[in-house]
Amino acid sequence: MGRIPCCPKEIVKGAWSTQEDETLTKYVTIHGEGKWQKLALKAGLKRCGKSCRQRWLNYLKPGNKRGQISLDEEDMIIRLHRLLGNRWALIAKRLPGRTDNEIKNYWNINLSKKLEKQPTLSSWPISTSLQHNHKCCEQVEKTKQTHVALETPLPRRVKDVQCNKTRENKGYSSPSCSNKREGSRNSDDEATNTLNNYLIDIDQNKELIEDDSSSKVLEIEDQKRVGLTNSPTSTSLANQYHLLTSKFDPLEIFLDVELERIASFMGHNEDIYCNREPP
DNA sequence: AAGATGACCAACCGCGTACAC
DNA sequence: CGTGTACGCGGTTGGTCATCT
Repeated sequence: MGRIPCCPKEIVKGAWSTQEDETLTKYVTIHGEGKWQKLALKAGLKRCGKSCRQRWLNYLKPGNKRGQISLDEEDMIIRLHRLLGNRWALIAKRLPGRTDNEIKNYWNINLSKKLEKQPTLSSWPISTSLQHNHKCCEQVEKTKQTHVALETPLPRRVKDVQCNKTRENKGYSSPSCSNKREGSRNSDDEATNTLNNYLIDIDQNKELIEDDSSSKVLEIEDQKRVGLTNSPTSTSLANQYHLLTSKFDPLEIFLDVELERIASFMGHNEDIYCNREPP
């Protein structure tokens, strides 16, 4: 049994006409986002559902900024890219009104070249706490001298993790996390999973742990274990537990930690959470 | 003036994951 | 639990416009 083609037979490709834009906008405004394939059919658009979704998200959706990326935004992109690598969607979440596609294009066209010419353009300390780890010191030093691409993590995807309602545990709530696909993790025993278990889950794809540049989540865990409660990172760690909702990307957690640290470093609390709820 | 080249950006494509049945 | 479908993401392509030769 073959897969049902995702697109209508007479599919239109290429640039969208204003007529199509209007049709899509009207339809989404009335019926909402989602069910893109049905949407394309019902709206009478001879477009692939994917194409409709992309057009809406990248171009038509109200709130999209478009236009020149400001210096602040550029700086934010550089910092976030150093933290996350090519996780464009994640980066875009931190820049309200900007889409992953826009940021990706901007990076590929402008920033990658810019940074190639000026390796030290962004001298922001990626993770000062990393320097506690002597292994990482060399890496950090190298970082200051080399192209950013050399030290950014490889593009990676981390499975969404199911996190049950946090449960009280010695003063802070420890998330009981489980991969959604693994139903066995719903047992009571599993409910006592700590961040450690959760990290192991993450590492199922050999991610984060093997890569020094992505080891900040482990670092969080280490600090938690040794009780370094004074550092911004570890204090914010407790806060992170409260951030945990039913579904999240683990990288988002450590990103929140990093952003909080950055704010702390700057000595003020800018709108680093953008359109997100602060921890 | 015309072709070549480069920059920019929107859109396409394939893959991995979530989810419904 | 297995399978098929929908969705989201990131890499890549291709069209358009500007600049260069």
